[in-house]
Amino acid sequence: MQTKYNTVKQAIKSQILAGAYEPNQKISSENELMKEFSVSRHTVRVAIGELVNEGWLYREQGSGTFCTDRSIQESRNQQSKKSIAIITTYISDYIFPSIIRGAESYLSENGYQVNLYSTNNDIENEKRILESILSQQTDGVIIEPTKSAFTNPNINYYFNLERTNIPYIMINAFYDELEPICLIMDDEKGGFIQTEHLIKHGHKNIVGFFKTDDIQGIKRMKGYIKAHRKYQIPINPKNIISYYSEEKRTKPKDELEILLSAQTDVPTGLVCYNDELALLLLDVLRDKNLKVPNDISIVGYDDSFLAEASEVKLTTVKHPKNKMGEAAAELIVDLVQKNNQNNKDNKEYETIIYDPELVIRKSTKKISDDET
Amino acid sequence: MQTKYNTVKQAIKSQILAGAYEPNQKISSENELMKEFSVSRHTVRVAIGELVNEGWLYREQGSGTFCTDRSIQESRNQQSKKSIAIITTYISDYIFPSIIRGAESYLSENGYQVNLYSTNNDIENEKRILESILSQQTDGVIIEPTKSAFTNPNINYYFNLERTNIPYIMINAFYDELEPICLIMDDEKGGFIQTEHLIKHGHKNIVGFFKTDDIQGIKRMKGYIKAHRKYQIPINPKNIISYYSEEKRTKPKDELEILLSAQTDVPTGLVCYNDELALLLLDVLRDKNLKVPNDISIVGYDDSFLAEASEVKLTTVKHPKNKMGEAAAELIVDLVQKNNQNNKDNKEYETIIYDPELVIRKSTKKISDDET
DNA sequence: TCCGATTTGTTCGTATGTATG
DNA sequence: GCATACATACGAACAAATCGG
Repeated sequence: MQTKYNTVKQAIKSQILAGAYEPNQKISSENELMKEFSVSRHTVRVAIGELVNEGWLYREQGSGTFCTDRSIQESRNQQSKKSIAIITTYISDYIFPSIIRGAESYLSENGYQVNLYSTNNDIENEKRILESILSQQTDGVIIEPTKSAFTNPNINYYFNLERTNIPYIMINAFYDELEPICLIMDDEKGGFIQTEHLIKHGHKNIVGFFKTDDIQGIKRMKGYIKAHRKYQIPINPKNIISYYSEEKRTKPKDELEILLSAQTDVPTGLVCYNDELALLLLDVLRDKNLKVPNDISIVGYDDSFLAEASEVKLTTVKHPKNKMGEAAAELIVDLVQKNNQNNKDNKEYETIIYDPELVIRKSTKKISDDET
Repeated sequence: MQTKYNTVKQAIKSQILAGAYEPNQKISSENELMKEFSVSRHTVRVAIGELVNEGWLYREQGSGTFCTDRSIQESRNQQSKKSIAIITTYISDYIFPSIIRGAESYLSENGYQVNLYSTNNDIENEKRILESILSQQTDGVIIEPTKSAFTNPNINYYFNLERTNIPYIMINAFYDELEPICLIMDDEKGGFIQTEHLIKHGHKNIVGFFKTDDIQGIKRMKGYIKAHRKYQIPINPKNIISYYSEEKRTKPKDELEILLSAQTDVPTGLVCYNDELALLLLDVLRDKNLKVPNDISIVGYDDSFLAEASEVKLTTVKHPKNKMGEAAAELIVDLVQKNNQNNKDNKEYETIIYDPELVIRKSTKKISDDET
């Protein structure tokens, strides 16, 4: 695979998939490519030759080499079954299965096949997967964006999906630059009601834990702040703890321990990015011999089955999960069909925003007045 | 048209069309063709290259160039990406994600695509899925059998997979009639060590909960019985509770409550089909105000993250999960490649049986002697 | 219409690497 | 180990088509 011509070939293919060329645009001449890659003309020709054979390029003697226009894919939808790609950030034990379950059942009932990919929270993998989707016949894509809080270097691939007429929708989060159709929660409101619930129960010293490489975490943090503002409770900066995916097993726990060890200003309430984190923090509280909810209240997020796995059933925010998976499947099927029928009806497909709801269980309690 | 390489190309093609070569017969070497047509080797290579591209010939390094057997009009494996189907019984929040995670990462690294299907524990769905796989181009199948304890009416489809040369392997369980290659745990031993652990801690009144529509449950039950036999502890038939998937949320809990309400012979140890069930039963114990492990010991199965989610960390049996997923992926890729190369080497692919190991945590304890 | 620069197409020679039998 | 066959790579030359001036 590490032959020179293959290197050149992959590099050119990558550029095409990244949308570096318009359809029918001329690519660099053989001479330029020779210099660019420091290889002989022969090598360049072999590389281009294969790409021509695979239908990515075409050559015109005396004129140049050009990018094929893949939007006029006549031969695409033949007898082969339709397939939808689902790209997730991580195949977690957590809310992911619920979403997939909803999507899979709808899609398979409607004669679609599910292709599953995981980026493992790595932008490079996302790129690889998008390349693979673009170079195959995929009819639609449901994607959970990787590191959605940051600028995404793969945006070109998304534009290329649009150009190639492959519809895609985003779930849970979205890249700001794209303004795609997406299915999300109102995460800001979610963070707000988590915090408001505690405030209304008399808590004033509330620690918030937020994963800030995803846009969800940032929005929930915003909600946390807004709730404090609304009820005119000052925020102690030490009470906002942000962490990245890689740190999720250590940083929040460590930071909580530090806060609990303080002599003054010991927190009475915890707002967690999700239930998974809440359970981790419960371990810390147990070690410190703090009783939930008597000594300290804790609010989770997602209403996953974890919320009911522990001894103290968690107060948490409801995540649509199944419903979201199914709605995503429905939406993408609609888009694919519209696409095929060339229906230019102006039926507008719009982003669905789910309203968060608090599920009150046993992990939160009105604060007793004799608290500091 | 009268380029030299075209002349050579047409000449060779004519010979093929005239039936000068048997299928898979070797044609003249490049060197011979050079002399025959008085052209350079490069020219010969260009001519042959086009014929290979058009599917008339295929080359084998070190061996020669051969005539394609066009009778086996396999339109299957063209440039299209290879795909592996993973069929699961249910997209659960439980150990399934770990298995998929292992499999997906290996497969995608090796350029395979994952098609995900779920039978939802329904034989009819399994049939539908197998039909879909057979009618498409799928290169291999990893399947977790549905209702493996019962006779499967879809066996013909599995035989058909074999006939169509689509390799498949089974994980977690298998249909007895098929004797397929599979990746399983030694579930009988698993049930044995669960029970033995309790027996060695002095427990004599041990309740076993087993899901008996899967072969795993039946084997674990067998292990439970064997352990009793070995240590010559009589089994109270009331202490074996079997249930089906549909009943998992109610029957075991109800039965446990009945057993705990009894005046005599109150159980001191619980052997659970899996961690998920163990957590459900913990709720019952909590309601009854029984402390784990002081009043009662409980053993889970699978060593899932649930084992560490609760307040009492579960003693449980280790399930390979990730490793199993990855091994399954490796195995199926091997089989697919063997298949493609028509390698009839007698490298035997064999069933892998994982040895269960007990992970001892806090949910089990030596029984105090003053127990009835 | 022709010229010349550019670009792809065809052909040859040569060398080295790697797999097969 | 050896000869044979295909695979990759470089260099050079000329042909044929295109395009702007």
